[in-house]
Amino acid sequence: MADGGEPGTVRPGGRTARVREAVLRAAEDALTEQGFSGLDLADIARRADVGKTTVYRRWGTVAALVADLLQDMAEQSAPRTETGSLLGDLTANALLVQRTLTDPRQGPLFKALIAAATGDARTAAALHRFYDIRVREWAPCVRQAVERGEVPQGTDAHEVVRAVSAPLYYHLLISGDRLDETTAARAAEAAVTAARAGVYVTDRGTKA
Amino acid sequence: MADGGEPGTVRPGGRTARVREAVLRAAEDALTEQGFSGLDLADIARRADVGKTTVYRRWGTVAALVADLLQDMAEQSAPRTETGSLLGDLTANALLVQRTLTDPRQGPLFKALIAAATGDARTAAALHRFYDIRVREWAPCVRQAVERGEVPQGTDAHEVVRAVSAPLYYHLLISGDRLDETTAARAAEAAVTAARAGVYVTDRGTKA
DNA sequence: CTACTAACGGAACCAGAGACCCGTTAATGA
DNA sequence: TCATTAACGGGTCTCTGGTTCCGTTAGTAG
Repeated sequence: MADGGEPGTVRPGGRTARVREAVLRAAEDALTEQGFSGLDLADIARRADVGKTTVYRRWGTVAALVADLLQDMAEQSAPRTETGSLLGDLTANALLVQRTLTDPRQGPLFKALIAAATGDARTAAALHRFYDIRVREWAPCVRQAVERGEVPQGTDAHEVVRAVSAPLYYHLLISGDRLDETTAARAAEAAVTAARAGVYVTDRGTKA
Repeated sequence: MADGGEPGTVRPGGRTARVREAVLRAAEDALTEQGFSGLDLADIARRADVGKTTVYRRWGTVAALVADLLQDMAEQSAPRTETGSLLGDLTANALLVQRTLTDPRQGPLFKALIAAATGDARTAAALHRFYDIRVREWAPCVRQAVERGEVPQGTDAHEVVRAVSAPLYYHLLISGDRLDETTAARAAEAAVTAARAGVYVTDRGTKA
């Protein structure tokens, strides 16, 4: 009677870790195949070859499980490519996102993750953290562009990176339009053009 | 045995219409309050003061009901404002979207609608139609800008309008960042800047 | 290696979403 | 207005997520 924590915190080794891994992978599969709704923990337990009691005890709700999955995904990062120009870097980023979202597995998975986040604050927080990490990884290319003089001082690097992704997610979730390389290239180009023009400079009010 | 259609198609008058109206409003409320998951048809029936059998018979699934709601929403259109400049028009549009998405009722509703669309093809189609209509309503301001010579010939008006909304939805659904007037103004400015530079010209390949 | 107990897992249990039946109400056309 | 029957709605049944109980397995400290 001296633990006080969640299950899995006192003996996180061997079996517990193995179970977590299996369940998260199963959750990923289930989300990919059935989407966020039409997802039940018993099914995930079956896929993971794990007692459903365990899943209910450790995570309790679908939302909590998805949040845990997002944290897990956030930990594995993909390195960015460097091309030497802002347009090159951001186009590489846009293509990476475009390829991810049109991937027959990843696309549905991300849709499901975003859907899950709309309904639960903890899941939303996990999603925001995930994207914050990804944005952080790519922000340096904007800062380098500032140093090179490609874009004005005071440009909000994070906002520029987000501006590249935004149209791609808009296509995926909202307009349903085709999401191809052209769209990706255009997104990068638009962000660079706007950034060069100083649209993403933060403290423009204090300048004049 | 000569109808062959869905219930509500042969006698769409009086009661049937009243029921549909009540159920759609109840669905809107339920979606706003509980989000897409945690939504059951019995609850909606109770809110609408309608037998739950009716809801199950007419719509069957939550997805179908949401799709119908989207069609209903698509029918009522909001007129756009005209300011005389592309930046002015698109800023007005951005502010309209921003106000809608941050509204304590509309914001959660739209989140729920988008979440619902991720899991069902028919709902997704209804969502796409809804946004297609809205985009169509605002596209003329871009075409006027083309005529005025503000932006180059061949600019894809729809894509420009979408480019204004995209960052706002990205903030709402994905990054979770604050969605204020500054963000809206910046979105419009970025779209205009990119459009002026010819980023949204469609057939750039055939030019040179 | 052994003791301790955290964590797992099978099985029985419970509640509520969704399906069905059939009588009632009211839209529609003559 | 009246006859026809589309559409509604209360009540009941079913089936499946989700919870609880308790015995079993296996991390961890010594």
